[in-house]
Amino acid sequence: MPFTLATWNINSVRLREGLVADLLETEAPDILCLQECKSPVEKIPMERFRALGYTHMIARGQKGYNGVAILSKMPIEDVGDKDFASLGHARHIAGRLENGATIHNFYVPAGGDKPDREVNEKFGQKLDYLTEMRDWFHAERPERAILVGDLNIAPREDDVWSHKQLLKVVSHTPIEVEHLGAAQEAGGWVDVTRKDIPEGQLYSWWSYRSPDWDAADKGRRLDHVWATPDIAGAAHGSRILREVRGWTQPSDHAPVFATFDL
DNA sequence: ATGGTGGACTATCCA
Repeated sequence: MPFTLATWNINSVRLREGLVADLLETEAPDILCLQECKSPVEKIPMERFRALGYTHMIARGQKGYNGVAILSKMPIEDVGDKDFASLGHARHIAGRLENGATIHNFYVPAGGDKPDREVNEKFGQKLDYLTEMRDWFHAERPERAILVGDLNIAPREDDVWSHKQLLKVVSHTPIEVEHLGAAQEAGGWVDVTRKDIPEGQLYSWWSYRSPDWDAADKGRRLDHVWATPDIAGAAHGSRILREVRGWTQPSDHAPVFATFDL
């Protein structure tokens, strides 16, 4: 049975409860993975989503920061989380569907402003987080797995509005791209979005600080859908819903979709 | 080189 999955950094699920409901109503993905819920699990407005058919939810939360959740129309079993880099943050959760597929939902640390771990502890934590992801995928090579989330890195030149101007900007520095690539390679992960849309500029995030985000279009592709090679061939129909960035009181991220025939 | 905006939560941290 095919299912459609979406990933969206919502930047407060409580403030944007209505936008989540709008996306669920208009696009009706079978599964929606959220990041930056910024809410304890018990305060996620689950009733609204349940009424729309999303009767299953697994989540990790904390007050004010981070937080990941998976809303699903299909049963999903909570199969745990990992505290990479021992930050004590709610940045990962994994769930298993009845068809045997595992979904990893990640919110990788943003990494602060300066791309230098000597002066910016957050940048070091981001690199350490990615290194521990790599080591985990190396030790327990994932199968029949999908990895989504805000990975806070735009790896390709055509994943940013200006490769040259962003080489020293956190999210596109060579060392981050290298660390993300090592984690990807360790799991054998296929970049599903780029499998489906191999050519051209592709963004999922536009800063709040740019007043005319649409016209300026200084975006980055920070949000990703990956799959292990055994099921990557079943993926198709990837798209990024850019128009969602233009909704009233939006998140700074747009949702990314993919369909899997499993 | 700087500041620009937005969210959580009360003065500042984080993105």
